[in-house]
Parts: sequence; structure tokens; C-alpha cells
Amino acid sequence: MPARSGAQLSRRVGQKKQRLSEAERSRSLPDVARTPSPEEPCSGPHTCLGPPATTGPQRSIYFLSPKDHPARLGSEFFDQPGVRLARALLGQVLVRRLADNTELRGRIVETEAYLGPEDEAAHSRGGRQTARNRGMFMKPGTLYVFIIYGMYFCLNVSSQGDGACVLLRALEPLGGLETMQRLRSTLGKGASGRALKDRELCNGPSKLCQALAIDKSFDQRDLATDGAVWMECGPPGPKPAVVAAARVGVSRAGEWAQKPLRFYVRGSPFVSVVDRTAEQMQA
DNA sequence: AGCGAGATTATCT
DNA sequence: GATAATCTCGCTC
Repeated sequence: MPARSGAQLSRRVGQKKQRLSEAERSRSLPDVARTPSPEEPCSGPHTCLGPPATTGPQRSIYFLSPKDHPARLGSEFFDQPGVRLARALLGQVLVRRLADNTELRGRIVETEAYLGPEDEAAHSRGGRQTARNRGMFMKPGTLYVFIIYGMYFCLNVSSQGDGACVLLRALEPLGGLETMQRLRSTLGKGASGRALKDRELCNGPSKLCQALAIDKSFDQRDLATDGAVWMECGPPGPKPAVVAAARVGVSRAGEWAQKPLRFYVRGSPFVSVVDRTAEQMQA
């Protein structure tokens, strides 16, 4: 089939080239990068607080200057069973600090729980443990980043339970939107680099990784201590309504594909896939 | 708004 | 050699 449109052929050329340049090797920086505040689980009306934190001095986050970072979520927050963590993560803020100190922030609005060996949709199904999915078996708060379809990344947080974790599927961008725009736009290549709407920046598991420059080098990092990525308690406010729906892209997993293990903030325009039927049932 | 196709490769069998 | 927790684009309705 030689006679295709010449214009079409040349358009696609040079579309590859990863965005790894921005995803520099900023591993856990030893000293300064130790990031803000100590472990101080947020104590707002939200559900940030898992078990009561009895460790360390009780200092209120309100004593920190407003310009300062609110409480960083510590290990105890992540130490919850999968479903509970998946729900508790909604509303929390994922923060990514780039090598140039730019901070990118997004409020989590959609998650999925993967429950471990019995979960036919999980990478750890049947107790499979490989070099790739090791992060799923590490302590709660450990990141599990894997490559999907040979070119995208998905970001998970290990939860309580062997081989269990929570997939982050969508964020509401809060800070560093210009940088996210740049990281997401079809980088410099062909003319197709249109501007994305805010709602298009992080509304998908691989889109949010692209927007926050998160790649395989983040696999197995600890959210509680890493210098380039962490979580903060979301802003206080009324508890948002949560929809429980079937997970996305796991239709092959039999009965486990149907289980309501995906959770998202009802009405949020930043969610990747809305399930009207589930919403109806949970009206 | 929704469908179909193509992209592209680490990981597992 | 087949698969995959996805995304983008182009076309149709």
C-alpha cells in the first residue's frame, strides 16, 4: 500500500522521544529536601486522620504560618486496608517537587483499590510477586509505579494488606498548572500541540503521571519520607459525596471486574470516567 | 459523546 | 510471542 497521503505520513514522524528529561533523577535528597513539616496527621473535619496519632508532640497545624505547608501525611495514614485507604485518599493533595523546586499539586478525586492475591484484577493476583510489582508488597505508603502499554505510567500507593494497593486515577490540579500544561502537551512536536483544558491535565492515571513528571524512577519510593513526592492533608470542608463504581480497564477479570472498588468525588469535573448508572443507584 | 484504530515496549509465559 | 490497571486522534452520529 504505497499510495497513502504523503502529508499524513510526514505528520506522524518524530512523535516519540520520552519526557524523561524533566523527570530528572531527583532521588530522595538527603538533607534540605527532607521537606516541610514533621509527621502531623491533619486533624480537620476530614478523614485524613486514620488511627489517632499518639506519636510525637501534639502541635496544631494552625500554629504553622499560613504560607507554610499543611501537614504532610505520614506512614500511619497509609496503614489502612485497601478500600478504606482508597476512600481516605479522596480529597488529599499529592505534591511533586521538581528539581528546580517548582511544586505541582493536585487534589485526589478518583482512586481504585486493588486488594491483593484474591483480587483477579490485581498484578498480585494468585500471590504473584515479581520484580515489577514488589512495591505492592512493601510497607503502606510505598509507591508502585509500573509501565503500561509500553509508554505510559500508573501510580499506586501500597496499602495495608499483602500485595494490596490503591491506584490514583485523577487529580484536580491546584498548583503549577502551567508546568503541567507543558509536561502534558504533545511536546514541541507536530502542530497538534493544542492547549489542554484544566480538566484534561490529570483526568486519567497516566495523564496525572505525565502532568507531575512521575516515571518509573519513583517506583518503591516512600511517600512518607521522599523529598520529591509526598501527600498533604486536603483543605478542610464538608465531606464530599463519594461514588463507588466498577474499576476501569479490567473487564477481563471475571467477577472481580464488577466489584465497586473505584471511588470518585461525585460531581467533580476532574474525574476520568463517570458512571451514571452507579450514581443513579447511589442517589 | 462515542467508537475504532494505532502507538509502543516492559514484562510475563 | 502475547499481553496490557492507557491515551490521542479522526470520524460519525
